[in-house]
Amino acid sequence: MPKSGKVPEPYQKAFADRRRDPDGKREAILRTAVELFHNRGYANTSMNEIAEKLHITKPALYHYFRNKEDILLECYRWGCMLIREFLDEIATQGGTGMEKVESFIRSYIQLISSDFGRAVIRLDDSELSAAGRSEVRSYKREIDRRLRVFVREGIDDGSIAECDPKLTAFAIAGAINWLSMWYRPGGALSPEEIASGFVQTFANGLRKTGVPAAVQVMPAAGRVQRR
Amino acid sequence: MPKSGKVPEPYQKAFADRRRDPDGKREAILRTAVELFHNRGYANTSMNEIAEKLHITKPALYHYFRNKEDILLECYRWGCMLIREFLDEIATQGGTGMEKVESFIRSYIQLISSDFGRAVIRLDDSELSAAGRSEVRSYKREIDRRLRVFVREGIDDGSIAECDPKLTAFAIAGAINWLSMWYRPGGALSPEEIASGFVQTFANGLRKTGVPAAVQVMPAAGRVQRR
DNA sequence: CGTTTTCCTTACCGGAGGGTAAGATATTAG
DNA sequence: CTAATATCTTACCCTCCGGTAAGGAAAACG
Repeated sequence: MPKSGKVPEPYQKAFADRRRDPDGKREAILRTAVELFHNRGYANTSMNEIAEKLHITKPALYHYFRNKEDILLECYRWGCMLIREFLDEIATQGGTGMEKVESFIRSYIQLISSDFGRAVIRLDDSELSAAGRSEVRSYKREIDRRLRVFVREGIDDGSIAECDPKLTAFAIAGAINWLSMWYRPGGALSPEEIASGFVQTFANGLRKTGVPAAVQVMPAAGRVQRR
Repeated sequence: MPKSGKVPEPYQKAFADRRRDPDGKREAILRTAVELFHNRGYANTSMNEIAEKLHITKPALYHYFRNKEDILLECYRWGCMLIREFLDEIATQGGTGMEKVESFIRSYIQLISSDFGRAVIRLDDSELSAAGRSEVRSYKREIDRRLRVFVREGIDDGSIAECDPKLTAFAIAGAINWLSMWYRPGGALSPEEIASGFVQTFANGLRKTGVPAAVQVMPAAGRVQRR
């Protein structure tokens, strides 16, 4: 379980001691930066602000990162690692496509609790250089591609109704991505509550079953879903 | 430099003639600004860029708007007007809650084709002053509130399955809001195609019907839902 | 035709931001 | 203990940005 409640953020004190700990200090910079990027936006966050929050001066930051974009990209890469981890897990866990999509929704929403996860989602590549942008886009494409694969698997194994995997993946990922815009840890809804609601919505749909739909979009009555 | 204009962007030429047309010129500024805000972000768009694209100089902009934030807020208000219009229309059209939600999805996605509509959605209030922020937030709350009302109506009239209207509205609005991040007019998918796909997904859900789910999705750690 | 009003330009200001140079101080290796 | 190295600071540069001052020229008004 990640940190919850009023934990004093220890990384703010990483520079209290001058003893050498490059990795710990790098991480402290990243955690501070990603938090500021969330609150004020990347463009509106200055290197000075990041430094002040760590009680150091701006040039010290350049001891650990080449420039501002480098900091942002490292936040991004960290978050991508988290995503790749749970994607691999889901892919190897077995089960139907529907079950994998459900796992995806839960894990992806869980990711929202992580600052670095949110950073990946919120990162607007228009802020980046050409090189950074192409890197970011390739990772985002990869995530999207893997979600589509889960949907396609579900269609093939009969657990998911016929649909356009591209659009379906957009709808699912979009709904969760947008969470990152307003979700803040410690809010009224826990990630688990949100996840359960979203799974319910996406799995079963809004329409009340038993009431015949005015226009049936589905081709034919399907076969049994595997379990 | 005169761009080889195949696409007629008439508002780029609004300042070619010095004859007085304050409204037309104001609109030209807004259309230019909102396009730049989309492509580069608000913070990364300078007043100079806006002016240059209109072949005028920066101070001329201050003849029509008080400051940069004023431009952004006017874009926002314009888009809000569009939203309120279709919300009113849906509210008075009658029909079940499910039908209203479906209309909302279609209209809201249609809005994405409008630059001003996208501006409303993408506007990050952290870029604004306290006054602007509170205005923006109040409008956004209003939109969210009205969507929830449609959902609740559907639950009450039996067209929508039991659910948490708050979470359901978040899922629907989120999926569409996220469209504004990647949708560009003239892309592979038309707004109508996207809308149909989303309606299908949200109305019927992913799960293949014909056989009831073995275990009805229960909120794992969820709170008891109202009603 | 002359006056007033609107519109837009050139020139400029104060400030902040990303980033660098050069040096001071502490830590560590030898 | 000494020298080397890592770490961090003070001082600074250049650019760009939002915004303003002041005035010139075109349009509208009478």
